[in-house]
Amino acid sequence: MATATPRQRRKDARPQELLDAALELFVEKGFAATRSEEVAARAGVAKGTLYRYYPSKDELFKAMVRENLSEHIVASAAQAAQHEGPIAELLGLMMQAWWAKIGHGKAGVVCKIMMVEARHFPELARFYVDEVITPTQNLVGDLIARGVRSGEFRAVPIEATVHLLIAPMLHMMLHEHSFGSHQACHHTMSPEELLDAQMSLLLHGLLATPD
Amino acid sequence: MATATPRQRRKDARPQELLDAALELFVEKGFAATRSEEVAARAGVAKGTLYRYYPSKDELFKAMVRENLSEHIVASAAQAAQHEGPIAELLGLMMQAWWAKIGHGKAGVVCKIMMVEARHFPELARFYVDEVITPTQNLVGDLIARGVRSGEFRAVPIEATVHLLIAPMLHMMLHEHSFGSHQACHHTMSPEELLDAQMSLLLHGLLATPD
Amino acid sequence: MATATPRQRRKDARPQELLDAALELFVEKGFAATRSEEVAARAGVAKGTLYRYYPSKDELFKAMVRENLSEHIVASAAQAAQHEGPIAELLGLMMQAWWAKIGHGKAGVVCKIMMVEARHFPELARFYVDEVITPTQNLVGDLIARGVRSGEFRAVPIEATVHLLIAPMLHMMLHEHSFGSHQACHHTMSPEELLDAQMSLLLHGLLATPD
Amino acid sequence: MATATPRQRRKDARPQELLDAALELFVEKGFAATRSEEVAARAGVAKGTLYRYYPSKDELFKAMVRENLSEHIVASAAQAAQHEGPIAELLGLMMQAWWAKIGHGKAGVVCKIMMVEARHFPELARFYVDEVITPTQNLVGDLIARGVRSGEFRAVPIEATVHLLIAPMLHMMLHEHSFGSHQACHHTMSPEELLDAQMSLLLHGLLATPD
DNA sequence: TATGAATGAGGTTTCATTCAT
DNA sequence: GATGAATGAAACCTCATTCAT
Repeated sequence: MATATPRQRRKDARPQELLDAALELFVEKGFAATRSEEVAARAGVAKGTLYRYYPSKDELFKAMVRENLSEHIVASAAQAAQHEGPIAELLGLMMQAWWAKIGHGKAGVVCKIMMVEARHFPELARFYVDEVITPTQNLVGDLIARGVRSGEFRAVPIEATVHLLIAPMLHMMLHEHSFGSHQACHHTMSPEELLDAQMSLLLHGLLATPD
Repeated sequence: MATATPRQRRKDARPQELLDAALELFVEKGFAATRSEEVAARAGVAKGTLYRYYPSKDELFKAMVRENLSEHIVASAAQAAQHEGPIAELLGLMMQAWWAKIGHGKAGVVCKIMMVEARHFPELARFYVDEVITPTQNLVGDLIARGVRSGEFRAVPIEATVHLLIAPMLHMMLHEHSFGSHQACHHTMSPEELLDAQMSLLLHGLLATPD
Repeated sequence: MATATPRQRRKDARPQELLDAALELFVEKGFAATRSEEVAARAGVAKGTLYRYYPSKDELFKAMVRENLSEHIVASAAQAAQHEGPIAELLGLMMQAWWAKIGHGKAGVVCKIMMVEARHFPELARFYVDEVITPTQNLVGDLIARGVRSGEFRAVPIEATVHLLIAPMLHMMLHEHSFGSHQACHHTMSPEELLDAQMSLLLHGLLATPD
Repeated sequence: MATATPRQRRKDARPQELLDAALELFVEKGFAATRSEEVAARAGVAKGTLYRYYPSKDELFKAMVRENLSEHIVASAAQAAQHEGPIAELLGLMMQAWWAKIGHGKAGVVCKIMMVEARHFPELARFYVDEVITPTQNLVGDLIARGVRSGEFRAVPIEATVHLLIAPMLHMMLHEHSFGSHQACHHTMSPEELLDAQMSLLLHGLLATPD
C-alpha cells in the first residue's frame, strides 16, 4: 500500500491552507490590500509556492470564494426542509441555524467579501447571486407564501418580508466585521438573543394594541 | 470688498469638486483600485493639483468621508424631532426621510465605503461609530423607549428593535450597490414601497392571530 | 511665442532617446536579456519614465523596430532609381549605397534583431517581410530581369540571383555583429572592398575560361 | 559482460535526448524563452533529472552546441577531400553536401543559435569561431587558391570569394528559420535548385559578354 | 537515481507622490 | 497656483535551482 509521504501529505493540505490564509487576510485587509506574499507567509510557504496552486491572485480569490461558498450552497439547499409544524417555528430554527453554521463562520465572512469585491469580479458576483442569494430568497419566500396560504400569516408582501427576515442577520455580521473592534459598537446581547428577539418582534409586531 | 473672479470662484469650488469625484470613484471601484489621477481627472484638474488640496490619497479619503458624513450627522440630529403624535408614525416618517435624504444619496454610499475600509482607517471608523452609528442608535432607541413607556409599544427589547428597524434599509442600499447590476437581483418593488411594507410588517407582526 | 521650456525639450526628445537606448541594448544583449530598467538607465531616465512613453517592453521593441525600419523602407523605395547606363553599374552602386546607408548603420542592426526575434513577434515579422524584404527582392529582381531582357545579362534565374546578390551583404553584417569581437574573425578587407570584389566576381564569374 | 538493462539503456541515452530536446526548443523559442522544465518534459524526464546531467541551463546550452558542432567539425574536416578533377566541381559537390548534411539539419540550426547567443557565451563563440568558422574558411580558401594556381580560376581575391560562396547558404538557412512561416517569404525554388543556380552563376558570372 | 514540491532572486509593471516650470 | 513629467517603492509573477523523498 502506498503510504503518503510527509511531503505528499503537506502537498495535499496546501490548497486548503492557502485558501484559509487567503480568507483570513482578505477579511482583515481586503483583497487589494493583501499582498500575495502575505497569503503565502500565513500559509507557511514561500511566495512562489502559492503560484504552484493558484495561477494568480485573482484565481486565488475566486477559488477561496467558491470553496467557502460551496458549504453555503449545500447548507442552503439542505434547509429546504420538510417541516410539519407552524412555519413561524421553522423560520426561527432556520435563522438560528443560518447564524450558527454560516453567518457566524467562514461562509458568512465570504458574504462580506463578495459584497465588497462584487464590482471587481462580475462573473463571480453573478455566480454568487445565482447560487446563493436567489436560492435563499426563493426558499424563504416559499415558506412565507406557504404560511400565508395556510392562514398562519397575514397576507404580507413576500419580497419585503423576505428582506426583513434576512437583512438583520446579514447586517449584524457585516457590522461585527467592520466595526466590531470598536467598544462603543459591540452589541450587548449575544447574536442568538438578538435573533430570538427579532423573531419574536417580527411575529407579533411592535404595537401593543392590534388595530 | 473684492469681487471673486471666475478663477477665484473656480478655486473655491475645487475641494468640493475633488471630494465629489473621489466619492464617485471610491464607490465605483473601491479605494485601492481608484488612482489619484482619476480623481483629479474627474474633477477636471491635473494630478498635481489634487495634492495642493489634500496631502495624500488617505487624507483625501478621510476628508471625503467626513464631508459627506457631516450632512448625515446634521440630518440625524435634526430628526430628533419634537414630534407629538404616535411614535410609530414618527418612526415611519423618519425611515422614509432617511432613505430619501441619506440612504438614497451620497451619504448612504459613504456607509458602504466606511464598512469596506473601516479596517484600513481605524480612527475614521471610530469617528464614524461615535458620530453616526451611536447617535443614530440612541435616537431610535430613545423613541422606542418612549413608545414603550407611553404604552404605544409592547415591552420589546430596545437594542434588538433598533437593529431590526435599521438593518433592512442599510442592507437594501448595500445590496443595490454590490449586486444591483445583476438582473436576477433587482428588487421588483420600489424602495419606498419596500419601506412601507416593512414598517407595516414591523408594527403588526407576521402572525395573523395575535396569541 | 511659446518658447519650449527645457523640460518640454527633454520630453520631446525622450521617445527617440529611449528608442536609441533600446536599439543599442537589444543588439548587445538580445531582447530577453535586456531589462527594461537598463534601457531607461541608458536613456538617462528612471524605470517608470520608460512606461510613460511605451506601455510595455514589447511595445518598446516594436516601436524601436518600426522607427528604424521606416528609414530603411524609405531608402529602399528611393533606390528604385531611374538609372540609364548598364544595370550592372546600377547594381554595384545600389549595393554600396545599401551598405553605407543601411547595412552599416542602425537599420542594418535591426535586420539582425528582426531575424532573431521574428518568432516572438509574428505580426512585426510579417510587417518586416511585407515592407522590407519583399519590396527589396522585387526591386532587385526587376533590375535583373531588365538586364536579361536588354541582353546585358545572361538568362539567369531571377530568384537565385537576387539571393546571391543580397545574402553576402546581410551575412557580413550579421557576422560582424555576432563574432566581430573575435580577432580570428575580422575580415581583413574593408566591407567596401569586399563588396567591390564580390560584385566583380559576380559579374565575371570564377572561371578563367568561359566554356 | 553485464547486459544493459532497459533502464540502463534508457539512462545512457538521456544526455543525447536532453540535448536533442534542448536543440529543438532553443531553435523554436530562443535560449531565454525556453524554460528548463520544457526541455526536461520534451526529453520525457522530470525537471530535477535534467540537473543530474547538466548543472545549469547555461551548461546545457554549451553542451548542446558542442555536441551538434562536433558533427559539423568532423564533416568539415572530412570534406578536405583529395579530389582530382576540377576544383569547380568539387566546390559544387561540397556545397551540396554542406546543405544536405549540415545546413539542412541540426548543425545548421546551431549556426543560427550561435549567431544569436554569441554575445552571451563568449568562450563558446570563440570555440565556434576557432573550430568551425575559421577551419571552414581555410578549407574553402585553400581550394580557391588551388584553382587559381592551377589556372582553373581567375585571380580572384580569396577572402571575398570564400564569403561569396558561403554566405548565400547560411543566409538561406537563417531566413527559413526566421521568416519561413510567412507565405510571402518562401523561396519558390527548392534549396537544391537554388544551390545549383548559384554555383552556375558564380562560375560563369552574370554578364552575357565577357569583356 | 529520479522526482517534483518548494524556494526566492529577479524581472515587469503600476502608481502615489514630488517638483521644475 | 497649476501643471504633468519624472521618480522609485512596492506589488505581481516567473522560473532556475535545490533537496527531501
